[in-house]
Amino acid sequence: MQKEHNLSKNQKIIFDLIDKSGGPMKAYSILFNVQKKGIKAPLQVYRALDKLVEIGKIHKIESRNAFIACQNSSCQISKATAFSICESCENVSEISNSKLSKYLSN
Amino acid sequence: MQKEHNLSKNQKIIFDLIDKSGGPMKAYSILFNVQKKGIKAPLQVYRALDKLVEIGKIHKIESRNAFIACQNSSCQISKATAFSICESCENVSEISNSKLSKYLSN
DNA sequence: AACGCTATGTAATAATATAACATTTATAAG
DNA sequence: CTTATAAATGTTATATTATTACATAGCGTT
Repeated sequence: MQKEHNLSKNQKIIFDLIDKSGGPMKAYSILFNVQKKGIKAPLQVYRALDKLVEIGKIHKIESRNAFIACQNSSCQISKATAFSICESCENVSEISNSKLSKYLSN
Repeated sequence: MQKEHNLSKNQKIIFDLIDKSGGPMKAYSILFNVQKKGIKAPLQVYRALDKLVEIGKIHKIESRNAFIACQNSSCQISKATAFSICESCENVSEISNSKLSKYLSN
């Protein structure tokens, strides 16, 4: 049983955008895409992103300064997430392996 | 038998600084510390850092935008390095586990 | 209503990193 | 040793990513 988080207006706009994009998105690219919806400043984006990361709806891919929707309904608790990123095509997939997660937690 | 890399002047200055510091250092903090040695611009620092990462003398900790000397003589080849970072004291240690590295490689 | 908490809006600025171009030094090949 | 080539350096400007500081609005609880 997972906790339901009611996303706020900005959080929902930004999550939907990232989720629909199907891949990692960068903060300022998100900003550009939501300006028509009234989100005008970087801080509004970063605040929503912080919250979405906190509740596990998205992950930050540190090496890319990018954010991606969580593919894995079971990792809303996990803080140990890894990605494999293709060096030529840049395709990203989330590694959802509980052993890895468990090992890293230790 | 590992390849010897003869570090250039700037690379050596910067590696020595990071190595002696005993922990992660950020690029602009490095810059500040080496200005007395004639390294004046961010780009000079980033170029040396890039090279040092490439040859495995240091690692970049993406989540911190920081660089740390490699603790582990055997990982000069590895691109799969992980760190454990204490959430309260910020102490960092490198996870040198060949199983993890191997798993991530796959 | 008064309180506490979360979210929002806005402007300014800090921190991190790269582009573009010119020059110098090291290394290897003839 | 000299020509060629790659690696490293120096410098200025600028791009990209992220936070500080302060003010306001909404929402649930007592």
